[in-house]
Amino acid sequence: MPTFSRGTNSDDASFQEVCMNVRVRYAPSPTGLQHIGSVRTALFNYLYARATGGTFVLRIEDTDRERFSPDALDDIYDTFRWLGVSWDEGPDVGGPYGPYFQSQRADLYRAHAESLLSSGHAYRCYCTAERLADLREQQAQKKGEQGYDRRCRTLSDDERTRLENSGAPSVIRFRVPLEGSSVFEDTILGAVKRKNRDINPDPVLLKSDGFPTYHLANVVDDHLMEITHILRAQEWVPSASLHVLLYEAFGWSPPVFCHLPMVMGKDGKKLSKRHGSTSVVDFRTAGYLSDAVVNYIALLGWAFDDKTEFFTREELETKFSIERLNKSPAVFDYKKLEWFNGAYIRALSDTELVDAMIPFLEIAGLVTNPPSAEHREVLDGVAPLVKERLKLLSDAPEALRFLLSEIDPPSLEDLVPKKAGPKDALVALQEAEKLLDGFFDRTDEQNEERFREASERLEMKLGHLLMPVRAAVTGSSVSPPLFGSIRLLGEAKTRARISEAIDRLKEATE
RNA sequence: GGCCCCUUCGUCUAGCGGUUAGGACAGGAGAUUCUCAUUCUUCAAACAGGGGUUCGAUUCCCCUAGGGGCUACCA
Repeated sequence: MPTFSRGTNSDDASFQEVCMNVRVRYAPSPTGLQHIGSVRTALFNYLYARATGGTFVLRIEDTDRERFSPDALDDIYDTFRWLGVSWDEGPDVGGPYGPYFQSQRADLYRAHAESLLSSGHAYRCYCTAERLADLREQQAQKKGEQGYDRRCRTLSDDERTRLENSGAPSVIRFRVPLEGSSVFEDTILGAVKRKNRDINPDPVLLKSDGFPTYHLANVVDDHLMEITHILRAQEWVPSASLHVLLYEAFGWSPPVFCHLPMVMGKDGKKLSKRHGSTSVVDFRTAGYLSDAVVNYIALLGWAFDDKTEFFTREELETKFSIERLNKSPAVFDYKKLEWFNGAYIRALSDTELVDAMIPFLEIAGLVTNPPSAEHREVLDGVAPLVKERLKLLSDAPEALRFLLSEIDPPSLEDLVPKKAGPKDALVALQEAEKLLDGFFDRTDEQNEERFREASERLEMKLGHLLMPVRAAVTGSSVSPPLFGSIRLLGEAKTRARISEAIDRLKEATE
């Protein structure tokens, strides 16, 4: 019979409240890519630890050996490195409560499960997967009682030894009390009460492969790791009652529960792939800044006051509090995230923006990484011009293509302004050719003045004079400011593109 | 089906008995502007319904409705 020492921390509630050192954890299971919803849970745990001067623990819940994936583990590290969220204890950094991989703690869970066996709080179950499947099927048709029928709960000693001797594989199930109810006080939800007979009937604690289920592992680890607050999504509320019973059975006092509102999709259902991107890498490759993502998801279920919406990571780390957490679910608004991202891009310095854009330009095949000196100069010059035009970093290739590679000839539609004819466009381009003389010796303001004068002289709107030039030079009717763009493109390319456009217009008008 | 949780503009939210119910995103209109953006101004938009408690309910309680979650040898 193992002894379960728990370090120095007393179980005295008042003692805990007065000088409790906050210890929180994020416990992902490496079975897939980090989901934006779970990451918000992680962030809240992290922020709570920082705000209280507590400790943030990363624990890998890899007890499902069938779904485990090493890629998913890498994704956990990558995701939080990108987000700038770090942990004080975890598999990679170590700590006094390790190991932090649950798969390396199997003996611990087994010992604890067995202690429950001998204290009568648990029992061995020999039901086969087939029987359980049949049972489920029958129950689905009758739509009455759900879950395990507790057959092995009342096995006689004879039957038990017979099954044991036959070598039949078994699991250990928790003996949920049939009577009474369990209550826990949730920081966000208040008192949550549940009759014991409504709790999942005798859930499996230890699987037949010797690994624990979530219920056992998380209770044992949270206790052994001296976790003081459990911040997790509200989908866990139903099983929290079970966990409370487990703590009782072990003779431990449970941590403070704090069930966070869920993150939903537009249709009000749990956020999933059909709503759009949900894994954090998706947001990263879609061109979001990690600061924007962190800022936005921090506001999903939490608000500091009635007006502040921009928070640096440092501000979040001091201002976050459980008291200001919301209880109702939040819909993930991609539009608002995009707005945040645009705002964060605008707040970048020119060189920061260039550095942020380079990977996206590289993927598009427009620059090397690092870029050539020539490209770097162009990028530095164009940064201030595109900064307020980008919502996503992935918009950069399209916006900058005309500066970094050859362009497809613009369509006649783009070349000829609305409410104008091809002849007008031709006139505009020919005029522009003339105005290009000395262009690079003048400032943008001076050039603009010259174009203005020309448009008056030609009795043409300035826009009608500039649009054909814009289309000819950038290949699009949408571009950064024209004069700055021409300056960055250089005289030779600008002239070549304009004269090419003139030729095409001439063909079209003949 | 059973159990649990939730309910302020379309969305994120402020509000913690007495407010013209505030802000932001999105949307509409306008101004600025070489396109697109940015920026600015402005408009529209909410307390789910019904009972209580109270001098007074968005706020406290109950019911109803609606929504969501859970109901695995997954977490």
